[in-house]
Amino acid sequence: MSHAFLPADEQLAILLRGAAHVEKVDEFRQKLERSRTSGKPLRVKYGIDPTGFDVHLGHTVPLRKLRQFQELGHKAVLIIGTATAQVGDPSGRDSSRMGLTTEQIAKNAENYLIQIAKVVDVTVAEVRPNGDWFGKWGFSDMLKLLAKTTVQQILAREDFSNRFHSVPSVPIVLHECLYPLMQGWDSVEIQADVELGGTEQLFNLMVGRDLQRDAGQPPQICLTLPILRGTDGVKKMGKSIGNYIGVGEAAKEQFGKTMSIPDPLLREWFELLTDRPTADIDALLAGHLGDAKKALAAEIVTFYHGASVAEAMRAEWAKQFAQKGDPDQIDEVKIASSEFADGTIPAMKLIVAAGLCKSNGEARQKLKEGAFNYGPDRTQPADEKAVVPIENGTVIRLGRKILRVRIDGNNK
RNA sequence: GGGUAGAUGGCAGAGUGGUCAAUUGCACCAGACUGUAAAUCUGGCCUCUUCGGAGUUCGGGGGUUCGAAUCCCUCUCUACCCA
Repeated sequence: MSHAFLPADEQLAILLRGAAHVEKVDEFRQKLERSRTSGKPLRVKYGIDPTGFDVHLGHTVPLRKLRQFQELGHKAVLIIGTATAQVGDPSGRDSSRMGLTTEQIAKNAENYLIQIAKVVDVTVAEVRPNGDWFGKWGFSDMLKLLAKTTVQQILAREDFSNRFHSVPSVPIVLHECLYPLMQGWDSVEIQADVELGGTEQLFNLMVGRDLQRDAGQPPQICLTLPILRGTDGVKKMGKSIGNYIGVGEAAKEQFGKTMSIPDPLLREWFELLTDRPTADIDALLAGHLGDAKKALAAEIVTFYHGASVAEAMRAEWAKQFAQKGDPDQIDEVKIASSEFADGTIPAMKLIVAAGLCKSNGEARQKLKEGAFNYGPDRTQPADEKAVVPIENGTVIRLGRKILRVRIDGNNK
């Protein structure tokens, strides 16, 4: 790797771009200077709990920052929260989370690395599951850690105090109070110089500083980044709300979901998810917002799938929506041939069998509304009881969902 | 441990013996309009339906009643107050 570090102020300018808060800038500059003179890269920590399956664009905000550190020659240290995932991070939550089983955690952790690799160079990163140390802990070790803080300090934290003081108070399960301490202890274990996280992580990151100081280490720099809002434009992007775009998702999904975000979100997404200069963003947003959104969608797809795929997506987009055509790639759905009589099938039955609607009632309703059509001419059934001719390969559509029917002959 | 309040559809939250498949808001799904944006309007949002209805729902179980989300008993869970 490169040993020629840029001057501290130049690094600082790059690294502070887009940051929400830094604790503390002066210390940060000093650390950068010291690392430059000693030729020793900074150890930059970022932790992620393997609680679900998809790493999404929200995670990539700090991950992109981590990559910048890598590009500048510093050492990325990825903490996989195999131990903390069992506790559940109370950050930004208004209710407690449920712990996961160790099997799920192990499975998720593996999956996570693959996804993180799309943003960060994991081959040169240090990957540390925190179960490595917490797993060896005994009760007395835990007591020592617990003795380092007070109930008052924990309650000082906004998430907890809100839950504590809200009118019907929301339970704070005792083990949740442990989370910040554990995350902080990770910093001690790996001797972090810098820790990255979303703004809601500030408390946890600060605990790391305290614990490091207590352990005789120079305290880490806490660098927080803005929270990305999800495709709904309101809530924080998250796995549980379904307003996210996964880094592992297909280009088509990423492009389409980006196109469906509300306009006011555009600037935020450009700033947090692309490297575009501000002037560029201003120019784009001054123009037609539909075009700006296409540019954003293409840029996101380019990052994860490459420029050629992004171009293909743009072209496909134009074809599908501007010219009302079908996309090149259509998912197939198998329907048993036994459902058919003389190559026809009741439309309602077809819709449910294809999974376009959950129940007959819903399918009936959608038929009444004229939401369903099929074939190259987008034929609509005459009424909700109509029988439609379907061949192997016929395209059926309901709303924005498009499927190609594959008649499955192997059945009785 | 003692006391009080409460548990209703994805969420919030009405309803306190028949007119309740259950007001309303949000979320969600479609249609019109569009930029798969927003706003707006329309229809839908437990299951089945020959569109007349039918069936299964209001934390679990049992009971009272011609009839229960609503009353009684019991169990489970939650919050609050006191210890």
